[in-house]
Amino acid sequence: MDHVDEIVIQWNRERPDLDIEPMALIGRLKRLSQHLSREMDKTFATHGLNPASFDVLATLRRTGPPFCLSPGDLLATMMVTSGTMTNRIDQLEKTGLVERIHNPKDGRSVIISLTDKGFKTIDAAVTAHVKTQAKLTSHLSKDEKEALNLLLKNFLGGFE
Amino acid sequence: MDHVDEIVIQWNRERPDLDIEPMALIGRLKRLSQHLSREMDKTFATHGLNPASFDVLATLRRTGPPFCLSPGDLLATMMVTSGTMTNRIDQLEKTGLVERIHNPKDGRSVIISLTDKGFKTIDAAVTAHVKTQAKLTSHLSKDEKEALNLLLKNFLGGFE
DNA sequence: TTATTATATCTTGACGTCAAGATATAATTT
DNA sequence: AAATTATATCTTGACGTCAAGATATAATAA
Repeated sequence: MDHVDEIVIQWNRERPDLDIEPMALIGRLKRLSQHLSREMDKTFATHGLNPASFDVLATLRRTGPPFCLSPGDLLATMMVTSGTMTNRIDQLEKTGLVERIHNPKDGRSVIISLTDKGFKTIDAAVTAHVKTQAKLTSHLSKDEKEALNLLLKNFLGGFE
Repeated sequence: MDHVDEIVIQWNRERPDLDIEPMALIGRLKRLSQHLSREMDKTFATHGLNPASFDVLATLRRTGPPFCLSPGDLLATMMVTSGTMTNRIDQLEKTGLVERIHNPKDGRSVIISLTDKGFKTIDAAVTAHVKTQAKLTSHLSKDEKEALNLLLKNFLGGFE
């Protein structure tokens, strides 16, 4: 009997014409996502990052040498708008974690490059992040994790 | 081979010391949550609402007659701060969907009450919302939905 | 060449949220 | 009764995001 169960009971009483099973499923998914994000954000904060900056740095880092991507490339992997991307890069450039390198062959395009400081920061942050995520999923057994992952992958497949 | 699979491959190459299975699970959860929210937000918008206002109105509606709750009660069911709640109520009051009724017995407290207009709006919106959610979960079989719901409930139980 | 269309990035203004603390009232203690 | 603590709500300022469109450059068509 959790928070979502109570919502289901209320809706069934007030609007018995509605099938709110999907709402229960999606409600749990959303609420869980929020809990997980808040815990993970704390880890980012201890490394001077927020989820936005962590995302950009991690994307550059996992790309491998030379740790460069265009804003467009970064956009393609994140669910944000171009304006948001510009803002994220601005912040990271201000704090010296990435550099904008202008392409002399194409005046429109720019390359975002991880600085040494950025590399060290994200490497430490991701190590801690992985540890946090392990803890957050430790309630689940190995089988449960596998089953959940498969179901989510299937579900997600309908959108991407 | 989805978006998250590629991230896993990249991290395994760059940081083979890390176990990124939890990251894959949480990553899919978060991304799925975003997709679902964006689709649901469209439904809210066709009724002149955003997710924030929908949440408040729906909470009041499913409570049943007389469709009243204090800001504190509303706070307890949503994962937001008191400042956010004040702002949400302000917006809804401005558009005539709820009223603030001051308690003469306790000068500190206020009751948020659904207006007729608010009731009609949320009843129409929730009907459409449930339909949207049914469509969003239609990729999954009945068994998958049940299994996923159970796993999520168990997972969520660790946080609430 | 000149005009048109496509591409890549950035700018602007509005919005919802949060953290921290302010305000006002009520309940409790001394 | 006065002082203290608790409760309920609101205020402020900053931040990240988005939608829409602006700017600048490149590629293509006439």
